[in-house]
Amino acid sequence: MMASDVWKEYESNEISHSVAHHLTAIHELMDDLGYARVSDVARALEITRGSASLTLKALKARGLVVEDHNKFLKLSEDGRRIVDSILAKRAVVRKFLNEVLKLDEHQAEVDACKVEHLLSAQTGGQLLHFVHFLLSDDPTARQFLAEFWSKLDQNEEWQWPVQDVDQLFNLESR
Amino acid sequence: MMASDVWKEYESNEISHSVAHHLTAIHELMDDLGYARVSDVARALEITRGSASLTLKALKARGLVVEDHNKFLKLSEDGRRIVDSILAKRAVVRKFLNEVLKLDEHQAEVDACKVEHLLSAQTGGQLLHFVHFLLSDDPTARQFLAEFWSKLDQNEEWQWPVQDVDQLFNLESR
DNA sequence: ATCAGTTGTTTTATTAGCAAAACATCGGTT
DNA sequence: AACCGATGTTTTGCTAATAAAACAACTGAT
Repeated sequence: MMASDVWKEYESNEISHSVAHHLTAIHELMDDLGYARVSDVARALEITRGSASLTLKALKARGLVVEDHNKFLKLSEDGRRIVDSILAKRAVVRKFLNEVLKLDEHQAEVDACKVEHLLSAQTGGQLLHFVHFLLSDDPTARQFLAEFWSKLDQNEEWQWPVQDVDQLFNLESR
Repeated sequence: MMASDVWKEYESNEISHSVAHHLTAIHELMDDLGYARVSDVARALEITRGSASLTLKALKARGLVVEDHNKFLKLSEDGRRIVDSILAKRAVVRKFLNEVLKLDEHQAEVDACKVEHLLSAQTGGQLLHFVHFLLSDDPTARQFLAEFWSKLDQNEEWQWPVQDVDQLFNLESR
């Protein structure tokens, strides 16, 4: 069975990686500086002003960014909601990778950044439930994590990529 | 603190989504048909032969795909290793989303497909450890999952995106 | 008032990834 | 031999996202 019908949904993502970071840059600049202009976004993303100008023009046209009477940028209601969902997913994924899977902070940050805009709202929500419970005070969760981490220390023998994950899981097919 | 230094690593990914699926298509075609030509890849991915031809030419140049004396394609040793790591990550993510987070199979498939080529080997490995233990016979894992799922049923009240994930987790900063 | 620096935009070019169309080749039928 | 269908490649064009460079406009200092 070919995954032909699935793999193209990647591009159909309305929020690209680039757009996600233009929007979150505006959000963070508003927090840090109190304002966000084209140049500030360009500096934050380390791209040229010209590139930022073009992308932000498109975002204004899409109604995700609004422009002040004096060229000051702001997120629209829609833009704000998108940024919220992206930052929420990023935070959850980062926390899971770093605090549960014990990946170093940089790795967690990088992988969370790559993935944040791709996860569906459902996936983000379920992952939030999961991580929240997993890191809660619940004794079962505590015990589970403790056991997992102790196993992690012993399990340095696995190599990656594993030759046959399906067999490891007793998966029936792919 | 801007994530300026991190977000650009996205493009620096040596394996793009498109390349990942060209390679895995060859792998699956070899399994299913016993061979893989340009047209077969194009059909599997539902793109034109011309597009597949160009992409595969680049992959031959990169040494990930080799061509038979009669235009039959095969994965090189490098290509094979890349496909293995991608399929392993896809399988683990899909299993986690579907069997742990209880997302429906289609959603799990789509999200796994979007993410598979972006996860680092470290992340993939740790996630494999985690899911393997989580779905094992270990009584602590069993009990943890049972409790999580029972909470899931009660917890239909959460809305997504959550307004303030950081507060939910008592995160200190971002 | 001029000059320098910052800002925003536009134009030109590049790359990845696709489609569409033209073209060439090969294999089997008739 | 002529034709047809499948195959592979190339060319042209498109979109998104970038850089680079030219340009215009505003700001502040002298």
